Amino acid sequence: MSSIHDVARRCGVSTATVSRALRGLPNVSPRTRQLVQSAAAELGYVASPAAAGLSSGRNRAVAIVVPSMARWFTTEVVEGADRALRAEGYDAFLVGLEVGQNGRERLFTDSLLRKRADAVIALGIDFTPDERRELRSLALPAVVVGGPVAGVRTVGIDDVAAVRLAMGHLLALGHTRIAHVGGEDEWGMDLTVALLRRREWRAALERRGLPAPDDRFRSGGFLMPMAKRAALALLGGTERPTAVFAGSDEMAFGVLLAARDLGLRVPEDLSVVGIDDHAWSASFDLTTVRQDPEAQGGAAARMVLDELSGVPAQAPMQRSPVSLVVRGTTGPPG
Amino acid sequence: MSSIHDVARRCGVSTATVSRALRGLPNVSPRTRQLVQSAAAELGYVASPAAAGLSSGRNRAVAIVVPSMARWFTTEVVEGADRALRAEGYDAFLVGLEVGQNGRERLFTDSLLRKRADAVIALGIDFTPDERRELRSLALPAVVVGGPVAGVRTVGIDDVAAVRLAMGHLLALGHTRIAHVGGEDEWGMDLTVALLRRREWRAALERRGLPAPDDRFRSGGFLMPMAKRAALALLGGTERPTAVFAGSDEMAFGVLLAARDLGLRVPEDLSVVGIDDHAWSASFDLTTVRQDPEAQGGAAARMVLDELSGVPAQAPMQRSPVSLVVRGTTGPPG
DNA sequence: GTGAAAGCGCTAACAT
DNA sequence: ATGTTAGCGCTTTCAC
Repeated sequence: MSSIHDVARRCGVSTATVSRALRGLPNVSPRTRQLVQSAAAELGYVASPAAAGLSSGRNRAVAIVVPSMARWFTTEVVEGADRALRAEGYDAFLVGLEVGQNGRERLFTDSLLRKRADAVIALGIDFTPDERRELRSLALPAVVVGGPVAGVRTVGIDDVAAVRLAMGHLLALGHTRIAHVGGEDEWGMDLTVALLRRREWRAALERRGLPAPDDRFRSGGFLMPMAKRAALALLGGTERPTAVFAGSDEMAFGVLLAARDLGLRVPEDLSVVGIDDHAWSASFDLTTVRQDPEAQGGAAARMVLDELSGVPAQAPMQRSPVSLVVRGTTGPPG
Repeated sequence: MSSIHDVARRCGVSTATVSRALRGLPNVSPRTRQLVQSAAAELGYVASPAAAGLSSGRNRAVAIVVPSMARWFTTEVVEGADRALRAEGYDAFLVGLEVGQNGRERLFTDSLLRKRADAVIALGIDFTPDERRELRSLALPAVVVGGPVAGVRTVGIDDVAAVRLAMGHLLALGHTRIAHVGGEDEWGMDLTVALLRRREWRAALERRGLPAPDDRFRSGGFLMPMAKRAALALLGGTERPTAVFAGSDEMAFGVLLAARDLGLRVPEDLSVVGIDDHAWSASFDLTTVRQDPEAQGGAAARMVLDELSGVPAQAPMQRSPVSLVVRGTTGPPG
C-alpha cells in the first residue's frame, strides 16, 4: 500500500507538495498538481486517515447515533446522511444505543467515538442531562434529527403543523370521535416528538369543543406490532372511534391490520391517517402526512460539515416540509 | 482531552507501561496495572484510535458494506454486527452502495475504507469480478452475509433447506398450483439467493411431477410494493394459483395486501408463505421460515474478529439455522 | 517488570 | 511555488 513518499519520489517533489496538491490547497502550480494527481491515481494512493487525523486533528468521520436501526425513519436518515457525508469524503460511524441495557451512559466516555469522530448526528433521541453535558464537553459539532432537543441544533419537521394537517383532514370529513395511537416514554426514544404529537391531537379536538378522553389514546411505541395491539384494545370497546390518528405510518399499518382482524371496513367503519409517507404507505393506500427523512439526514450532515469547515452556524432549528397525502384510508364517518 | 502522557505522569511510569497495562498485555505487575487503570478511569483517558492505528496498523474498525439500508434483513444484520463489534471495542462504519449510480466501481479504490477498516463485512451482495479482485487485493479479512459468494467466507442460511421447508408445507397441505414471488437481477442485490430460491421452488414442484410454468413466477425485487404489484398480476389471471411462496416476508406482505385488494380470503382462497420471520410477520399472521439475521451479523463480526486476532479461519461457510413457523396464512386449498 | 527511543504516515509551520 | 522540520499520540522493539 503506497504512501505519500512513493508519490513524492515518483514526482520528484516533497511530501508537503503532494499533500497540498492532493487536498486542493493553494500555492501549487497547476502543472505540479496535475503531475501529482496522476501519480497518485496510478499508484492508487489514498492518504491514511489515521496519519492525517493524527497530525491535523481531523478524522473526516462523523458518528451517527441511533436508538434503533429497525425503523423506517432511522434507515432513511442514515442513508441520507451517509450519502451526503461520503460526497465530502467523510465516513459515517454507526453507534447503536442498546437502549435500556445501560450501554447508554457509557456512550460518550468509553467509546472510541470520542476521538474518532469530528462531529455527531443523533437520531430522535432524548438525551439525558448527563449525556447532553458530555456531548457538550466533547466540544464536537452536533445535530439532532427528528426531535427538538434543548441546546443542540436540530433538523426535523414542524410536528404541530403535521398533526394539524392530519387532524384537520379528519375533522373536515366530519369525524368527532378520533383516537390516537402514539409513542410514549420508550427508553431511548425521543419522547418529545411523541408528546408534541399527542398534545396537538388533543388540542385539535378541544379547539372544536370535542372531547379527547384519556382512553382514546394508546401507546404504540412507534412499533407496528405494538400499535396493532393498542388498536385492538382501542377499537374493541363500546363507543368506538370513527377515526384513528397514528403518530407514524408504521403504527398506522398496525391499526389497519387490527381493523381487518376486527372485520371493520376502511374507510367506511374506520378512517386511519398517519405521519411519514413510509415507502409502503401507498401499498396500504394509507392517507398520511408526508415528510422526507432522507433529506433531513442530508441536511444534518451538511450542517455539521459546514460547522467543521468554519461556516458560521445557521438557525438552531431547520424545518423540513410536510404535506398531506390523501389516499383511501380516510373518508366521512359511516 | 488527556493523553497517554498524562496517565504515565500521574502514575510515575512510562507511556510504554501504560499502554501495556491498559491493553491487558503481559509483563505488567498486578499492582502497576491496577494503578494505571484507575488513573486512566479518573482522567477519562481513552487511547486515540488514530495514533494507535498509525503505530500498530490496527484501526479497530470494520466496514459494513450495504446495498440498501431499508430492508429488514439489512438492519438486523447491521445491528447484530455492530453489537458484536462494539463488545470487542471495535467501531463499525457504514458504506452505502448507491446501487446503479456507478458509485459501485469506485468503492474499494476511492473510499477511505481502504485504510480505515481492518476488515469488511458485506451484505447480500453479488460482487462483480472487479470488486472481488479489489477486495482480495486489499488483503483484508472479509465475510459476506446472506448469500454465497465464491472466494469469500460466508454466513447465511441453507437456502435450499429453507425453500424445502416452505414448499414442503404447502405441498403437504395439498396445494398443486404454487406460484413464486421472488427476487431477480436487481442491481447490487445478491442474485444468488434469489436464484437459489427460485430454482428450488421449481425443483420442489417438479419432484412431485407438478408443473412450474414460467408465468407462475414474478419478480418482487425483495421489495414489498413491487411484490404487491407482482402478486396482483399473478392472482388476477385465470387458473389462479392456490398458494404463493414468497422469497421473503416483505414480499409476502405484498402478496397479502394484493389478496386483500382482490377480495381473496386467506387462507381459504389463497395460502401464503414467506422466508424470514420478520418482526411484523406475527402481526400479519404469516406462515414463514424463520431465520435470525441479527445472529448472522454477530457471527460475521466474530469471524472477522477471530481472523484479525490470528485464529485460524474456520469453515468457509457458516450455516445459520432455519425453522418453519406455521401461522394463519396457510391452509388446505379451498 | 519496566523504560528509552524509534518510528507509524501524515500535516503544518516555517523557510526559502 | 516548493522544501524542511517538527511533531500528532500512540505502539513496539530493544535494553535493562
